[in-house]
Parts: sequence; structure tokens; C-alpha cells
Amino acid sequence: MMVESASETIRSAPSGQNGVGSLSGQADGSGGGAGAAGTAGGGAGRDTAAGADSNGEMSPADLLHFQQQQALQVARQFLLQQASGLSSPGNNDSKQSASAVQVPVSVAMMSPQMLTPQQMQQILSPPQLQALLQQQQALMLQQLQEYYKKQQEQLHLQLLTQQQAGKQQPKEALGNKQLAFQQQLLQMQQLQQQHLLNLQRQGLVSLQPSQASGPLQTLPQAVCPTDLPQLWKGEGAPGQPAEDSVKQEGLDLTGTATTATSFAAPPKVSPPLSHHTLPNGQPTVLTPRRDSSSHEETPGSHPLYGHGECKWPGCETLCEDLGQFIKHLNTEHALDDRSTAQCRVQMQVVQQLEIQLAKESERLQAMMAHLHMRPSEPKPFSQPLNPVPGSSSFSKVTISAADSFPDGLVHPPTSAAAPVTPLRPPGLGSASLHSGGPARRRSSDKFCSPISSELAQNHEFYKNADVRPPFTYASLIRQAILETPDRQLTLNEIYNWFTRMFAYFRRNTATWKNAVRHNLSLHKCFVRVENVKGAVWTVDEREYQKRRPPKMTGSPTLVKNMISGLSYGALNASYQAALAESSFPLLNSPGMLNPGSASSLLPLSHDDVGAPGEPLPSNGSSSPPRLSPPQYSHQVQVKEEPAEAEEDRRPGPALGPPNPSTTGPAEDRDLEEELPGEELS
DNA sequence: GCGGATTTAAACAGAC
DNA sequence: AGTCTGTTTAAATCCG
Repeated sequence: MMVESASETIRSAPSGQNGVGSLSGQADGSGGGAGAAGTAGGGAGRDTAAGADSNGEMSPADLLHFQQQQALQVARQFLLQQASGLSSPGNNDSKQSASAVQVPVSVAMMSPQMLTPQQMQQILSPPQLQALLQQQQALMLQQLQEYYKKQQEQLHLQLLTQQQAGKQQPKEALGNKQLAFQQQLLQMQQLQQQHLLNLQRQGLVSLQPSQASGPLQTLPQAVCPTDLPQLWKGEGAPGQPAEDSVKQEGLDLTGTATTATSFAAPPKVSPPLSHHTLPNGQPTVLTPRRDSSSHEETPGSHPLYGHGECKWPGCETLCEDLGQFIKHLNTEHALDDRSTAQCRVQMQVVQQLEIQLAKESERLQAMMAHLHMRPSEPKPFSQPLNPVPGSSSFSKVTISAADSFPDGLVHPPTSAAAPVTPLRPPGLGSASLHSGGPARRRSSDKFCSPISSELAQNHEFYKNADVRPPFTYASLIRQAILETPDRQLTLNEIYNWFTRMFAYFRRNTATWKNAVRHNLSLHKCFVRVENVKGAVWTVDEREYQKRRPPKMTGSPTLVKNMISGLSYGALNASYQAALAESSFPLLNSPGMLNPGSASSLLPLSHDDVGAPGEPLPSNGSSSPPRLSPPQYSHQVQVKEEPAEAEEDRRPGPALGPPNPSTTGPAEDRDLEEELPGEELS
């Protein structure tokens, strides 16, 4: 007795304080490192992305430029036609203004890309180039908008004057003229949209050959399918096609033209918008394509519309159907500065995410690569520490392990677990949660880490890596016991399980063994049963669950309420996570499956909290009464009455009055211990 | 700051 | 006598 303790304690003596301090330090270190790395990465990524963008824009610039020129050409033609077709005083003005505006616009458009394409590239860095381009394009966009605005105002003015003047004319003639005029107006709006679209694309998105046809393809479905082709062909036949639409929207159109100055045209706006979204994928050529294709393939859907609401960043407006959404899109997210800005922001978001994704993927790969090699490396870490250096090593070990991780796995518990489990289902990420806790994963354990699942998934890791498992002794002991078919283990078997399952526990045996014994004795959930061979330890699930709620929720009373009154669904997330843990043993231990049936046995009223999960996995350990007594009595001959009596008694008090559990652990324990304790001791 | 939970250390005792 | 096992106490720490 004394010998062991002496030998163990002597070594361990120095450890205690050191261990604590170092542990906390370790946690801090890891946190800081990660943060710094992340930041640095983000910055670098951005620059890279920017460079790529600028380069991408320059290459296809010609194509776009050509497109723009065409658009301008068409616009010019329209204006000419309009001027000649409508014999009104405003013709000249419109024409002049058109040319007047057009010049600067085209110049602005050309200057950046056409006039000094290569020179600019040489002089300016890609980011600068891009910034300049965007600036100019924004300017150009503005000018263009103003230009179109003027045009429309003038047209509208003409329309009004025409109406007044036409009072004397035959109604039919007037109607025709108005129709023609409105049609022209409409077409001009379309043209405007096209032009703006092109410009915007140029400004916001890297040019892509495939995009050239984009507007044409999408526009038709959204709006007047027939008009656009003509527009682009330069035929501008004001003919019949548009008449229908004009007839329907004639008044509205004029109205919008006057008030909204243009972009009001519902159908046309949508296309540009959809392309706005496309740009988001700027860095990747695939994104836009996919988007557009999806557009065409599923006319009933819209990338910005889903689950009945608008997906425009920060919008979330509810729209009953696609039509309503389109309307909403056209009204709320029309082509304006705000939308453009949002689009830019979204682009940046996407860029950042992509960069982040790339970085994280890279990191994951590195971690995996490293960890796969680890199994053979655990020793190196531990070596420096001394193999059996008593308790001190316990704390030291963790530290050393962490520190020794060159790969940055400073946190054995958290980081170690996470990396190793790339396969881990997302929902089980809890493991990472406990990371929150400093050095001791115990916190994690309690909170929500499904020990069995984590063990199952990281089994190999813990087995080979000299990393302290992120679980409390109690949970580990329980796990060990539950993993056995009989759900009972001798102390020595528990020891063996520890050493078998965790490389970490292959050293410093004195310390952790002492802790195991301590925990077995300390926690009521561990029930000692004596049989012929000797004594075995079992788990009283009810007790085990009892001690957990308080931590989960923070207040015992709250827990009580939850347990007694609330339905499963009412439990908070963390609590459910904890429940999940309990249910995981199934995954982990094949032997547990059968016992799972025992779960049904649980009468647990207030224990339901833990019951749902835990009972299943563990054998009926869930219900201590059932579990231990019956099983042991059958499988193991109970040597002493105390054991049986103890277990028999436990069930009673525990089930009936939940109070014991709620009372302080100490009290609870005392109360219950009094009965069995006396007998045992 | 408090209290509960956990960890660690240690002392002690019974049984083999 | 030595070891294993089990209990208990105490201190330190973490966390809500």
C-alpha cells in the first residue's frame, strides 16, 4: 500500500503545480498561433485573387469591347431611327445629346482597355489596374445611366407632346404613333439594359467568352424574347413583336419611364441581375456558367430565389412564387449603385471564402498527412519527458506532447482529435467544442462530446498518439465498462483498457491509476460488485446521468424542470448534444448493441434526459436497479450481500425521490452511501 | 467570488 | 513485506 503510493507519489510530487501552469499556457499558445495564421493567410489570398482577376479581365477585353461597340452602334441606330421616325422638335436634341454623351462614354470605355492595354499593364500592377478599370467603368456606367435617363425623359416628353398635338389627329394615327413610340422606348430600355449589363460585367466581373451570349440567352426568357435578337442584330424593327407587350404595359411603361427613369422595366432588369450574381463567381469561370446553365435548364427557378424567399444578400424577402420574386428582384434589387455595391461585396465574400476554403483544405491535408505519420512518432514526444516519471509526468506529459507537436497541434485534446477525424460527421463536431476548455478536456467530456463516437473515430489516433484523451476519468471508466459485454470490469481490466486504448496511459501509470481508483470510489455511478473472483466495477447509468445535467444547464433546478416537464425537443442544444453522446456507445461497442434493449427497460421519469441516449448503449446500466442487480446475479455470483443490497437500495431512492440527485453531490452521495457504504466498508 | 466538477496527490487500510 | 485495491481528504484548477 504505502510502497506503491510512495513510489508513485515521490515521482509525482513535483508535478502538480507545474502541470497546471503549463497546461493553461499551452492552451493560450495554441489559440494565438491559430489566429495569427488565419489572418496572415487571408491577406495573402486576397492579393493573389486580385491579381488573377485583373489578368483575366485584360485578356477577353477585346471581346467585350466589341460587344459594347455593337451595343453602342445599335443604340445609335435606334436614336437615329427615332430621330427620323418621330418628327418632333426634340429629335435633334436627343441626337445631339446622344452623340455628345456617347463620345465620352465610349472613350471612357476604351481608354482603360483599348487605348493603353499593354502599356497600362506594364505600368500598373494588376491590382492597380483592376482598381483603375473598375473606377473608370463605374464612371462610365454612371454616364451611361445618365445618358439613358436623359434619353428616356426626352422620349417621354416627346410622347407627351405628341399626345397633345395628336389630339386633333385621328385617334388611330395617334394610337399607332404612340405605340411605335412606346415600343421604341421599350426597346431602348432593353438596349440600355444590355449595354449596362455589358458594362457592368466588364466592371464587376472578369470577362469571359462564354458570357458574351449570356444576356441574350437569359433575357429572352425573362422578357420579350423576340425583341432582343432584333436589337442585337441591329435591325431594331419597331415592329409588331413589341406591340403586344406595349399594349399591355403601355401606360405603366410610360409611367415608369418618367418616374423611375428606366430600369423599371421588369423583365429586363432581371437578366442583368441574374448576371450580377454570376459575377460573384468571378474568380472561377465555372460558377457563372453553372449558374447560367441552371437558369436555362430550370426556368422555374432562380439562383437568387429559394425556399420562398429572396436570396439576395441581406434581403430574405418572402415571395410566394417566382413571378413575385422577379418583381421583387426588379424593384428592390434593380441595377443601381446599391445593388452594384452589394454585388461587389458578394464577390469579395466569395473570393474570401474560396481563399479560405483553399487554405483550410491545405491545412487539413497537411494535418492528415502529419497525423498519419504520427503513430510512429508518439515516442519522440514522450521521450524527453521520462517514461515513468511519476505523477509530475502526468501534467508534464500533456504539455510536452503539445509542445512537441511541430505541426502546430499544440492542443492535444482538441486539435488532435479534430484533425484525426476528418471523417467525423459534421454533427459530431462536438469534439471541437470541448476544445474551448483549456488543457482539460474533461470540460468537453461533460459538455457534449460523444465519447464513444469520438473514441470510435479516433480510436487509432489515441491508441498511437501520446495525446491525452479529451475525456474525464469518469467517462473513460464508464466507457471501458460499457464496452464489455457484461458491463463490468475489474480494476485491473480497467487499467488494461486504458493502456490498450490510449498511448497516453501507457506511461505515468501511478498517477492515472490512482486517479482511476479515486474516481471509482468517488463517483456513485460506479458500483462495485463483488463476485467469486473478486470485485468488479459496473456503471450505474442513472447516477452517471444524474451528475451531468447540472453542468449542462448550469442550474440543477433548471435541469430538473427540463427533465420532468419538458419534452425532448425542448432541451437545449448542448443538452441534446450530451444526450447524443450517450447514444453513441452503440457505434463504438458492438457488444453494447444487445444491451441496448435494456434501455427500454428504463422507467426513468426524470432521468429521461439521459435515458434516451445512455440507456441504450449501455446495457441497462441505465437503470441501475435492473442492470446491475439482475445481470450480476445471473452472470456473476454475488459474493456478498452488500453488493446486491447496495444496488437494490440504490434504485429505490434514486427512482422515487429525485431530490437526492438534485441535492449537492456531496449530500447525495452521503445519503446513498450511508446505506451501501456502511455495508461495503 | 462562489460552488460544482475534475484532476492530482497523498494518506490510510484491508485483503491477498 | 510487498502489492493490489479501495476509500478518503485536500489542494488546485476550470468553468458556469
